[in-house]
Amino acid sequence: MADISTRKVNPLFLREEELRQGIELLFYAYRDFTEVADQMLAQYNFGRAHHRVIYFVSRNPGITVSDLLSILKITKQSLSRVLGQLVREGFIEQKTGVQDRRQRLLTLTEKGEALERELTEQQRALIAAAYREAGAESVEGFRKVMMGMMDEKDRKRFEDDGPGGLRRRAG
Amino acid sequence: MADISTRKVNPLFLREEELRQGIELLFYAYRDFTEVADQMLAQYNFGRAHHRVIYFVSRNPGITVSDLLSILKITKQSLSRVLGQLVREGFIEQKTGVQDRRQRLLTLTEKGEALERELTEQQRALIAAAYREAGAESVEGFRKVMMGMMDEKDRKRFEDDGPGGLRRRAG
DNA sequence: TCCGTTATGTCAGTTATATTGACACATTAA
DNA sequence: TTAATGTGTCAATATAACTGACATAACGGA
Repeated sequence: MADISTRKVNPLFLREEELRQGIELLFYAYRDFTEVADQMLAQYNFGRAHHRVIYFVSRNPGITVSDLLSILKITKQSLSRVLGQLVREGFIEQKTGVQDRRQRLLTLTEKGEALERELTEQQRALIAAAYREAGAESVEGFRKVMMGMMDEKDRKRFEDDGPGGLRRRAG
Repeated sequence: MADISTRKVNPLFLREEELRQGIELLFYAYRDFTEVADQMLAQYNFGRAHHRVIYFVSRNPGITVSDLLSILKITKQSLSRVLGQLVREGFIEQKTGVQDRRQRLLTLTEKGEALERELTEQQRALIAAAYREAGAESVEGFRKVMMGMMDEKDRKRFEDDGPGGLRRRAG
């Protein structure tokens, strides 16, 4: 009953333990979400850094190095190591920009596309199963909570799309 | 309208793009979620490894070193560096086990508890804001999707609790 | 055309977090 | 007594990130 009165005091249901549970939900879900791709990456001697580069180049074909840097929020020296490997091993292509010839526009090669599909497929399958199990309404709730957690700027990447809507812009 | 007809074709709403969006929601939300604690950790010259140790010791007072290792899934040499720092700087206490005197039971000191609260508070605040914005129904949807993504074993940590229910067991 | 800025890349050194392997010590249990 | 267990430590290595400094080519405005 102490519990009930506490709830009355806090009608926003933001009790300590519920929030803690939220932390742990995120922790475990994210851990398992990344794990499925990690196993595959290890086979190529790649890490998560490589995956992120492949993923965002896939989402934004022709992206410049500096735009990629601002998405990943790492230094160019860090990106250089990873990107260099991916280019050398034929997963990513660099083309000189047409308007601005200083730019190196990045795209996946066929080999890169194949790896990207392979990697993301694991994660898509995991999310698909979770979505299916939870139902459409829950998915909408999930979307709302996730958007509320990310910073204003990144939120805009999703807000343009209506509920369940498709992306129209680069990632 | 092309959009609407597409939906009819796939009543399970598991379209490629929706799943991809799920991947990105997770990526951005988790990135910002960890960022808030990272900033505070940096002030103590600690990293995420320290945070994890503090967190799990907090959730499992009196845990043994080997049990902690099996939660964290790292080697004892790795743990040693981090744990040693935390003990030396007075955030964690080691007590010799009573039944088995080989064991070193780990608990947070008051100083450790204070840091734990401080760290978690940032993350709780972020989740609280997201929950508040999204509403109670969305939170329930979020819970369902997250649980669907984690492996069977970890899911049980949460399933015991009813909708919006409180935790009854250690994390 | 000259010059400052931008986009990219690279060299060198450092830090944080993890690894494997080997070994030591105290305690427990067979 | 001896083997196994729980813990700790030394040493070498890997990785993914960092800062700082500098180089090159191309752009753009005065």
